[in-house]
Amino acid sequence: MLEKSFEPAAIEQRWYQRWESAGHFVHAADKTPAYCVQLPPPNVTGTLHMGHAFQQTLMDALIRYHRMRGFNTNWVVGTDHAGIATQIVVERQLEEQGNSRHDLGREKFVERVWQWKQQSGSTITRQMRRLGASANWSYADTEGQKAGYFTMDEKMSRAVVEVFVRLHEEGLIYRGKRLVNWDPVLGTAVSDLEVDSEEEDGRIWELRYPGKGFSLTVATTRPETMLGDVAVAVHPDDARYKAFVGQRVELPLAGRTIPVIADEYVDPQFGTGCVKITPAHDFNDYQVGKRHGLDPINILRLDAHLNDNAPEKYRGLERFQARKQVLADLSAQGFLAGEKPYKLRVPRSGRTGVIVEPMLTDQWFVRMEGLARPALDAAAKGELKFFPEHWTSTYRQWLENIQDWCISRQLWWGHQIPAWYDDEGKVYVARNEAAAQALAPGKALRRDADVLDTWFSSALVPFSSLGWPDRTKDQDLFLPSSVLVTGFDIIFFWVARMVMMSLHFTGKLPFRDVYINAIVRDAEGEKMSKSKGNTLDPLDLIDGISFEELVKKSTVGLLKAEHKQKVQGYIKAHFPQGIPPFGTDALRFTFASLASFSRTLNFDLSRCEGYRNFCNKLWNATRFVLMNTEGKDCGTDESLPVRLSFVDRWIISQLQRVEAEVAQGFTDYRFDNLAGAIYRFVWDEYCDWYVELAKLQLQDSDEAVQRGTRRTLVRVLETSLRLAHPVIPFITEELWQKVAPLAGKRGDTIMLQPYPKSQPEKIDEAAERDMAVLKEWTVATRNLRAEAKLPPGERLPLYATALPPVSDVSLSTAALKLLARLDEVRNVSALPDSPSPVAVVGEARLMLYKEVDPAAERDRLQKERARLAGEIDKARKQLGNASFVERAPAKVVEQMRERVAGFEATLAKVSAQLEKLTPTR
RNA sequence: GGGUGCUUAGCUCAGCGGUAGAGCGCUGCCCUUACAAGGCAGAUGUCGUAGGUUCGACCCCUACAGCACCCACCA
Repeated sequence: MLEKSFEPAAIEQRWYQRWESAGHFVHAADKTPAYCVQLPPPNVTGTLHMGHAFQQTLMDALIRYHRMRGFNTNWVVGTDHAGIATQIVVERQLEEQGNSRHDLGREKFVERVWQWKQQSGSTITRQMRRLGASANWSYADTEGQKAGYFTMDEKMSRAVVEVFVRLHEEGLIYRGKRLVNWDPVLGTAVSDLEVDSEEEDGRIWELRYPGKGFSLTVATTRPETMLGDVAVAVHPDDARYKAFVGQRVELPLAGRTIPVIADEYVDPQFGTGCVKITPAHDFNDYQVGKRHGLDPINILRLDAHLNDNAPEKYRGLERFQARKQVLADLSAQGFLAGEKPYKLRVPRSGRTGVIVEPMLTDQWFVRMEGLARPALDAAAKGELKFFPEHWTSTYRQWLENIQDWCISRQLWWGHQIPAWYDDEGKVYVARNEAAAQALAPGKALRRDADVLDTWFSSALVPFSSLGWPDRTKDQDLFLPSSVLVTGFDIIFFWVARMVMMSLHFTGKLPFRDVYINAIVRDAEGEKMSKSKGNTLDPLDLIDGISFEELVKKSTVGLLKAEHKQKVQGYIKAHFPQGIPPFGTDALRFTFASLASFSRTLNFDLSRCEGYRNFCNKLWNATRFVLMNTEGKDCGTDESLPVRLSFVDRWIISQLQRVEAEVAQGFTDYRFDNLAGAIYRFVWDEYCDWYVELAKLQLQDSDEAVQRGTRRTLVRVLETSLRLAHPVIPFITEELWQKVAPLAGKRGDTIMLQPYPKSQPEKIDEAAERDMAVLKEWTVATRNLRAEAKLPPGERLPLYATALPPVSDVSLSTAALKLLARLDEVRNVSALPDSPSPVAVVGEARLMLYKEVDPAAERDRLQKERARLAGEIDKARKQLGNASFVERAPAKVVEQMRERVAGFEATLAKVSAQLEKLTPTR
């Protein structure tokens, strides 16, 4: 016997372990068709957040759905070494101990990071298991930790080196001194994508550069860079300055003169029309300098302090101190012409938030243009499809304007670049040191100290995880994978790069479909952020958490007291009771239900609660079925007679429809639709109608009717469980184990049972029509009850001028008696002469015989008459419109006519009743 | 500057060229032998604004407004 209500905690733990240890998540060596999903590898030291939980729910639903449909499923998972992020974490730890990575040295430091990875690396994969993720943990599991691949493990690293060397051989990787985005705190280059520019309040200053007999005023937001100026540029057609082009002006403080040059880049309308040119510290100026053959003067050290190219006074000053000093000196010497507040876009490092400095350094780049073209073609030809489709344009736009990718990072944690230098600085790129040495016999080689951008290895995952560069059968089976589920924020970072790399190295797409999931926000649509306190931990939703605990964990690590206050306030307002335990299934069902094609998903706790209630409903429906079928004849013996009523045939028919809807939902990646379809079928049809009517049929004297009812109860439920399993795996497994035997089925697990398939031949329109009538009569009669405000115990006869027009009248009237709590149904030629409320259903008029207040009833009828008159009027107008009748499809016109006729018939009956109530004058 | 998305019930969102929907919330009645995490019944919308196309527009087109996001080098 089942517990009285659904208690998720116990069943979840048990079933996940059994599934995993039984090897149900493992792919088959050689079986088609294959279905493969690549998990966006989470940061190895990270923890699961709502975005992960959402994504993984969808992936797992897809995987489970296809597994049940007999696909050879392989959910390839792994974790990412997340170069910068992980290095920062460990550096912070060292900092707390008063150490820096430089104190340890590279080797010791990297060792330390590995330790940290081993220690915290399993957190996120453990959490994924709590979500029920049926991931292929043992696949590509080089490190034997049942966590899939690790982007820095031996096998994955081999692919990285191979790709690097090959791209280099093909001339697609090059090294050069370029201006790159530099994070002066981390001391590394970062790619364009890792820089976020936000508009901030700043100032703009005007500086006067004197020439012979004239002076030019330039505007700048970064006055300290003037020490590295090499020219002042004006627009070639600018009449104001034409005369000065070619002359020189004095560069204040620096004791140099610089030329006045003409360049189209200058917008004469903007500012003074004069631009200072600082090639070493500005991307535009760099181009201008190049065009005019001006050598950049770099005035900054890598830590953003001024270097020896600056006048002595400023050397060693930090960049913002230098700014102050330069401004003070310019002002004192009369060269500062103006200063105003100004809104500017400040480029900040995505990791440290520090202002990024354009810095002239030696870096490695990937030439992107040629790689991008095939990636664009694939999307244009529809071989690569985005869901929702509009993301294609985001993808396309970026690829069409792609810049070379700076892949070197001046970090210690990551794939060290496979390049060696001899004493003359000549570079040898090779698969390993010995191979490099072979290229440079007798020379002393030194390995490039840099590591690769984390996204470099991520870009290879779709094929490196399948064993590339070896030729493996898995690449035939699982490449391209079926669908990638990921967030829009990494379309550039990851999606596009995977497509390019995969096409280039394997000739195949990494995946056919890309589902871009919504961003999870809080219930009000606010971004979730630690400082607001509106983040939710998926595990807290599953297990529940007390108010005190929640406050404690949300404020830990917050330094500012005001933040703590704010967070506490938010939690008090939104989770005064903490969070109750909803269980994994409820959380998953919520995610699925909210997964429409909208761009954001506002996670609402009350929705989660609603879907927990749904789980409870399913649980109790099963309880009912078990109570009424266990140990009884459920019709598994096909030789015994079975009679199915229109009610049985109706629910079976509906089942076919919901199965088709769910299948469509999966095809379209409309998880909201499929979840909604399941919800409505289970709750609104099976529980609200079928189970209630089954109660009646189970009392039928005919053994064949009882048998048919039990069989239908059990079979439809058993099928529903399979239908819902991809979304709510735990509860369906638990219940299926109990229900399946009654339906003559057996199995270790529901997850390997065949997925329900809609059988159109079982759609029974006659039964559906009968049921529609029964529902209509029931609702109308219940309405009469509600109007009459009958106490629950009071049962009255229903007077009806006709019997329900269905194939089985006695069943229908019996059903009516049960569902609308009637004493009996009396078929009469005329309703009793009474002011009691009358309902009109089709041809019939229904009345519960009961004394009522005639005035109230008159009121009600008048309202109803007005409504009907309004509808008739509206429809009549349409029909009166000649061009509607002529041009609209005949079917639509006919429908409209029927509509009017129906309304009019009802109106007549309502009017007649009203007549009766109207006091005779 | 370029691009994308959104605007429908109190809230969060579906929706479709032909009778405006769901969940939650709300109101009333009910602890009816699966379920009060429940049952039954009910109320609620000039579908952002203005034009256009159409027999017919919430839906298609145009413009506008507001909100959100992405990309881009304006000193």
